[in-house]
This record gives sequence, structure tokens and C-alpha cells, in this order.
Amino acid sequence: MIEPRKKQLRGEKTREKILKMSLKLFSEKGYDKVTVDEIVKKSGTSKGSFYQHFSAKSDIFLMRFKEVDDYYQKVYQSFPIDMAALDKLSIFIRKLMCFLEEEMGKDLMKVIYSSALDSKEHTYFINSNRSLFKIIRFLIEEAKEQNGISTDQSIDEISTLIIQSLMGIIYHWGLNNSERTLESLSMPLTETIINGLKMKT
Amino acid sequence: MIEPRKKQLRGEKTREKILKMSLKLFSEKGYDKVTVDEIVKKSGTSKGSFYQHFSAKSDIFLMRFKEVDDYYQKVYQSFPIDMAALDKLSIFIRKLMCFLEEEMGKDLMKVIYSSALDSKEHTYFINSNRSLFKIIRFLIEEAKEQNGISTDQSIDEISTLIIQSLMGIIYHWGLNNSERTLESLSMPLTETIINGLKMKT
DNA sequence: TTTCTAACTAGACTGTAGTCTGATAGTAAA
DNA sequence: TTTACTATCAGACTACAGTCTAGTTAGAAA
Repeated sequence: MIEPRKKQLRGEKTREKILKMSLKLFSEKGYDKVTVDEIVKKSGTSKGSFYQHFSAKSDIFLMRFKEVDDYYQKVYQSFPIDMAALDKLSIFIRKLMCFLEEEMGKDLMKVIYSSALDSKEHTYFINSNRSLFKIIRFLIEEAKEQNGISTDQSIDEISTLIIQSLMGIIYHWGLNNSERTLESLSMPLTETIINGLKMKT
Repeated sequence: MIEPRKKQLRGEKTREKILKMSLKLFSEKGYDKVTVDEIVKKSGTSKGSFYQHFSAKSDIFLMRFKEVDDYYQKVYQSFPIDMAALDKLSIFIRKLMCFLEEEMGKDLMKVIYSSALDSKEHTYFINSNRSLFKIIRFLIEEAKEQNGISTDQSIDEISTLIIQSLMGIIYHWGLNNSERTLESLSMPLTETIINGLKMKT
């Protein structure tokens, strides 16, 4: 049936109201300072509606993280074909870091990294890591074909090691209150890893 | 005054009771499944006492993390003088990982990594990182003196990059449910970093 | 139309970490 | 001794995320 489904429409409207108000409040006061009660009150809805549409307070916030997959893909596809795979990797990581800092923000990243640890729910983060892993895997594969890697580690091993370091960079940045940008914080590690992959052991 | 201070002694006894029962319950049921109410009830104390002696539930659990500093120090001092600094570093990291997995456990490490992000309190983790940073800094300094490092990065830069990767390894391990040991998970990354430091760019 | 189903909504309720207030009692000072 | 002070303790209370139950309404089926 293509007719307008009023009931469903109403639901979507409520969902939108909650989503919009949440994001507004989060950006005004910060995630921790906003309560679910405040959200439902100010958006003229109710707890029941809130948890009908979202499975947790963090769920809403994490929703913004959905965009990252698209961004990964966009960056990955923007590379010229003849570029060395390890150069792609280096640039890929830098762009990622810029994106996470500027578009997502430290507050969001901290919530993501923290809540990923203490719940089993956070599919966004897990999924985006899976897709990130795939892209990195492709790049490593390509690098191996180009003989850019002299190590005898497996492709999976190398991909994992890169994921580990990305997480470490972001986690460390979330923990510290340095003025440094995430991008600049990320460069020394990625440089020496790439360097380490290039050289014979 | 050296006389026994009854009041203080009583306090210490209560503190011990709470600590002991908490640790017992945590190890029996896991951190999340134990409530503060249960702890105070079963230890025959009260909420007031609990928060008199500890600033948070996680505080108690994190307390176990205090030992790590001693362990760092012990391992660091166990190295023969003539060992190459980068070999020391490699072994140091492996021992660390074994220790964290076997003595601290994944449950504790997850609580630490998560709560470090959302509170400002957790001095144990911050402090231990500081002391870890110092040791690593020493090792890097030594490696530079031995001309083991061909990179033109500063000592602080290199130390930071190593801390980042350690955090990444542990965080990643906490997130995933792999059977692999933390030690084996850590080796590829540390190997390629050390390799990357050794070689000319 | 009447009835049934299921998405939706309201808000009372629960669970749990952490706070507050006031009581008790050891210790020091007068 | 009396007073004041302060660490300790008890448990009621608060804050807030998340659950539960009952009620409403759109639309399908009879």
C-alpha cells in the first residue's frame, strides 16, 4: 500500500522531534549534562516514546557516527589508481583523524569509546570498525602486491595492527587534554608503522 | 602521638571489611553484577562508610591496579645492563601484557579503560601512565644513545607513540572476544614499530 | 460496523550509584 | 570537667537511565 500511513507518520514525527531536541541539547550542554527526562519534556514527548524509538540515550548520540562509513568509502574511492598503496594508507588515516575530530568531536568519540566497552549493543562502532578493517585490508593487500611491504606478516595481522594503533591514537587523545590536533597526534605513530612495514626485519 | 587511635583504627577496620568483601564479590560475580548496597550489607557496614572510605564503586576495583607501578619498576630493573635498549623495550611490553591479562584480568582493564574516559578522578590510571611513560622515555633515550634509532623524531614523540599503541592494543583486546592472548595480540604491532624506529626513513 | 492487531504514547515504577543530614564517639583544648 | 572538633557511621534521600503496564489509535479483517 502506498497510501500515507498516518500512524507510522506520527511515529516518525515523534522520533524526529526527539532526535532533533536531543542533538540540540547535547551540543548546547554536552552529552552528560542532558537527561532523558529533559529531552522528552522539552520535545513534548515521553519516556515511552523515547525508548520506543531508541534503545538508549547513547544510541542517539552514536547515531551521528553513522556518517563515518560513508566518509571512509568516499575517501577510499577518491585516490588516484596509480598511487602507492602505503601512501594511500597514510593519507587515509590523516583524513580520518581530521574528520573524527572536526565532524564528530571529542565528546562524541569519548562516549563511543567508553560505551563500546561496557555494553554489547553498539553496532555502529563495531560495524564501522568492520568496514574500516575491510578498507585497510584492501590497502594492505594492494601494498603487498606492489611489494611495498617487506615484512612476512599476514594481511590480517597487519590490518589488525593498524586498527589497534588507530584506536590507541583516538583513545589517548580522548584521555588527554592536549591542544594538539588528532591529526598531528596521529602522524608519528602511523609514520613509524608504515616505515616498519616497508623495511626488512 | 604514637598511642593507638581508636577512632582511626575503627575506620581502618571498616575500610578493610568493605575492601575485602568487594573484591570477593567482584571476583565471584563480576564487577557489574555487584551493587554497592550488596557490598555494604554483606560486609555489615553502610553507604556512609563506603563513601567515607572510597570515592566510587570503581575506585575499589581500580585499587588493584596500584600494583602495576611496582611491576613496571621490577621488570625495568631486571634487565641486564648490556642489553640493547630496544630489546628491553620489546620484552618490557610483552611482560606488561602478560601481567595485565593474568594478574589484572580483562574485566578490570575494561572498567579502567571505560571509567578513565568518563570521569576525571581516576588517578591510578593516569599516574601509572605517567610512570609507564617515564620508563619508556628512559628506554628510548638509551636506545638513541646506542644509535638504535634512525628516525629523527624526538624522544617525547616516540614515547608518546608507544603509549598510544599500548593503549590501542589493550583497548582493542577489551573490545573483542578473541581467544588470543593479549601478549600475542601485542607482538605484531610492537615488532613493526620497533622495526620502524630502527630503519632510516 | 465490529472486532482485532500492533504501533505508538504516557508516565509511574525500578534499580542503582552517589549525596546529605544527623548521630555517635574518640580526642584535644579550655 | 566541659566544650569544641572531627572522623566515623547509618540510612534516608536524590538523580537518572531504563522498564513496565495500561491506554490510544490507525488500519485490517470479519
